[in-house]
Amino acid sequence: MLDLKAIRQEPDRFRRGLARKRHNPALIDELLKVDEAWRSALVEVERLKAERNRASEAIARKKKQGEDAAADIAEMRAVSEKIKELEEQVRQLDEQVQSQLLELPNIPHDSVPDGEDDGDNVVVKQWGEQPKFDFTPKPHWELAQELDIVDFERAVKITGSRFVLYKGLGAKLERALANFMLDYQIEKNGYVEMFPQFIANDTSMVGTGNLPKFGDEMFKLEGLPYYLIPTAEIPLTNYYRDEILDPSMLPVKFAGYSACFRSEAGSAGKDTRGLIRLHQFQKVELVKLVTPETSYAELDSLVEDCEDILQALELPYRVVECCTGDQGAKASKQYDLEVWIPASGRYREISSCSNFEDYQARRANLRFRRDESSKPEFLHTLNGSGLAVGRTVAAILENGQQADGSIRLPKALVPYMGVEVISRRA
RNA sequence: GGAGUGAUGGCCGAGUAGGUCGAAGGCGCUCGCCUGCUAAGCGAGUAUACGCCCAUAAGGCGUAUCGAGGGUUCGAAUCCCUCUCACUCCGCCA
Repeated sequence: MLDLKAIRQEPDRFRRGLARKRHNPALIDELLKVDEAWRSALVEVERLKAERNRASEAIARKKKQGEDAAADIAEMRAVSEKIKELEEQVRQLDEQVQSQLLELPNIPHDSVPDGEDDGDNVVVKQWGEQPKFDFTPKPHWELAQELDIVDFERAVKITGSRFVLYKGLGAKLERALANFMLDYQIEKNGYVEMFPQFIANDTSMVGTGNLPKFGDEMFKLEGLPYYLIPTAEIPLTNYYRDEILDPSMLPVKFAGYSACFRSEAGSAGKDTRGLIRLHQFQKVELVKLVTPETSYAELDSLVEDCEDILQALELPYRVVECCTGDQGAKASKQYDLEVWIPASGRYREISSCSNFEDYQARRANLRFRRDESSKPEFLHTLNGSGLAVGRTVAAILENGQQADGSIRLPKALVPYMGVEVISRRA
């Protein structure tokens, strides 16, 4: 959520920010209009309440002294009526302000390149050699099916389309990757391991910015204000919701593994095959809560932490900075890590690292106090996927494939897998 | 799922025949005094949000907040209703 006071003071900055993000800048003016109505109603109702409070004290005093207060009470009855009316107005206007505020996206950092969509993203780094094959590389779903390590058809029978079931060494690979990613972040990069619940309530969803605007991207539990989490970001970011942290705790660095559930509304026909776009996938997510002055340095190190995994897995990738039009709604600045997928001949997003500045902190009321005499301040929140496991499986299969259809595993994974190669069962 | 008890400030804990209660007291913490050191003692201070005035300062004023929401009333921490959460017992289960 944006800072309403800041919007009042510098509306132009926010109009420009929205325009850069390909949102309608007039939303700012609509908001300010309602805000002004709200404030003038508030001033009036508070004035009446002050009057009532004074009168009530006077009535109490008179009664105590045995005087008659009937006239004052009659007078105040009318004032109370008026207050009740005005309060209803104030409540409605406040609700409007809040709901408009909750709908507004974050605005991009000045350094973010302007652009319409992912075509305008800027490649800031490229790592690794794209493998050369002396045969035609197969897509990962063919490799996996031939190796009998995933089952798409039966997964559809059990649930429906866009689900998959891992089997044998495929299941082990999924588990090995999660363990490897977690171990790495915990042992090498100093994250605290968290294993969260996969269901979160509506308040948590508002806290991270998934509600009210993106409810249709999630699965909701029938009859309950509960949702399947689309990412472990939800529980990890909400962990300290409504708390004031001591600076000695900062930066907070969480690494959490979870299943992620996405309705994929609006992506019909996209990536219908393979492990790229499913209703359920697993992911190790990194979340940081930091002081505002450190958040951009923390973003850089977050990106590096996620890159570590790709490098350790020997997967060629590039880092792109998302342009204003391609950023997530919540982000101020965002880098995507894209892994090389040989059969498609293109890079695919495997991680997204963002600095949200205080956008989520305001919603989730995540604060810290610099020292005892200072006011609480909002933290900055960041998160990054480290990494999406399903897409990592796809990348390992495609990049590690050999002429006979077997898969050479990255060295880092061998201790976790117990084999160096996944091959057809004899 | 059934029965019961409870929810007050950083913590503990008063406060129900409604009335100057943002809330006694204690602890903790901060500053000062005192004190060979430490401890003890003395004094002062110690919530958050929002709005208005104002130089987006200092400061002042006001409103709200005793789990949440609603109701009764001139006035509610105190009365009524709904909900949430915690604890205890029973049932059920991994």
